[in-house]
Amino acid sequence: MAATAPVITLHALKSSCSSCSLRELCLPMGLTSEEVEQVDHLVAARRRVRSGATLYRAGDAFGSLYAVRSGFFKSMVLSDDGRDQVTGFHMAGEILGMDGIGTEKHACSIVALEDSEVCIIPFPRLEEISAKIRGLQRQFHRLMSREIVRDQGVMLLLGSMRAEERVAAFLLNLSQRFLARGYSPSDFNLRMTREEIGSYLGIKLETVSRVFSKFQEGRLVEVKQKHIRILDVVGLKGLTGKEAC
Amino acid sequence: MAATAPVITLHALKSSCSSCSLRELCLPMGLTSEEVEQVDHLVAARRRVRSGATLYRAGDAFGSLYAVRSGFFKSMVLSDDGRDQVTGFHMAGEILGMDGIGTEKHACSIVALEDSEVCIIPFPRLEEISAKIRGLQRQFHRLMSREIVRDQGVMLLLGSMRAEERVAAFLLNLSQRFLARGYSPSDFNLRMTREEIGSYLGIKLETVSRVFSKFQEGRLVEVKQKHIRILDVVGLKGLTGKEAC
DNA sequence: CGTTGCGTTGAATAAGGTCAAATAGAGTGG
DNA sequence: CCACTCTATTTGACCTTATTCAACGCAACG
Repeated sequence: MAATAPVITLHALKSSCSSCSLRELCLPMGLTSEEVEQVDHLVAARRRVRSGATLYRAGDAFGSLYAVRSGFFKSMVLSDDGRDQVTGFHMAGEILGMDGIGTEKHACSIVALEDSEVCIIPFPRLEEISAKIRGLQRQFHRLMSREIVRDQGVMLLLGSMRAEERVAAFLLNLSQRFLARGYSPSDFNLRMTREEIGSYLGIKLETVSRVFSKFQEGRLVEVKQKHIRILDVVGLKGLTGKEAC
Repeated sequence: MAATAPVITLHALKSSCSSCSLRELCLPMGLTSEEVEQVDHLVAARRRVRSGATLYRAGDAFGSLYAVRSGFFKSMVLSDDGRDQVTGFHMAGEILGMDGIGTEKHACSIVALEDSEVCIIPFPRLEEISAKIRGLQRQFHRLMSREIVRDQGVMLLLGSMRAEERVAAFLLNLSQRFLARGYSPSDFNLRMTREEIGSYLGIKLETVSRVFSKFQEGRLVEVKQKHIRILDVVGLKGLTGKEAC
């Protein structure tokens, strides 16, 4: 296992939070430029993760958080009997690893779905510095809280929506996240397989495929393998709930 | 709405974290007695919440966390179209309100399922003090992280288990939490209705009822309305996954 | 140009949902 | 204390949805 192989020190690369286009989505969000400079020192190194490789595995010792610099990840939890469940998809600017803080061991596994890069944030140093920089402390707490809220949203989806609603909600969520990162919200490539989508949504891959086909018939989206073009946002939103209004 | 009516200052009641039997489950966990004393000052007041009353509602402004002193709560999120989903049940020692940190507004609602009492922890003061007391900072981060991990566990349940497995997992989870609080793990009263259980588990109340009946036939549990007696823990565990092993 | 993995589609089946009716308690007012 | 209400729960019959199993198509790749 070459799990920790490609680690690059940050300064050698002359790139930092201060100049990172993602800082508005990430940990330095809302900090003064002075403070951001301190956060720069926090981010010790970067790590490349090849498509299909694992950033960390459930059970691994926890030591750092990771900020996604580029690429795309899935997180998954394993049940005792071997079944697994995709619990999220993660893109640039998002923080990974918070599942490990509670027990010092990671509770889920993170796998890259395309060649990716993360910033390594040693957690003890984050705690140390966030105790000094009020804004950093706040932002870190905000991020953890949002993760909780996000998970509750997924619980709502898994607990009370039907297959079509789930898929519609999934596409709209992706769309919005691409938009927030400056990509087209209506035209994008899925990085994950039908099976991974199905696992995330609590349905089978065949059902995902059927729903895609149905949406295509209904001229809501255009699906060509992994490429998605959203044709009717309003129509999709209409499916996720507010049917009658 | 008398939402904030019964607030009692803590010192008047001469009860504090230092003397609280729940401190090993709660925020002061792992602190020195000196530090616990500082946390005592943090907890400004207590609030009683009658059965059926709301601690806070989705959309309410966020200002404090709440430590459950006694009683039983459910948390629920609402979808745009009015459906709701129970996202958790909460008992003594647990911290509520972390969903509000990210946006300054609560994302879910908390309702008492029996007469209950919470300690009010003003969040700005928690941030302030936790910046000074390293152990408190750590414990708070641990608690948030555990909440994330807990939610991932629920996602696994909702995404990949069948009705019987869900109910078995639910009963075992409750059992374990009662045990951790010194109550019988095999003999307890449900505080929630079948409908609330069903909402939490992503199944209908009739299904919950049928599964209970089936478990009873199989001599796994004894169900008398709200009273549960677990007869065969191993059998229940066998249902939640590791069928074949 | 066959192999391999991923995706689509169809038919049969099972799981759980829906609707409806019967029952059981808990609490209330007489 | 008893009859009465109200709500929660149980159970049955039927129906819908999604799963399962299987076959086939397609695209990338050696």
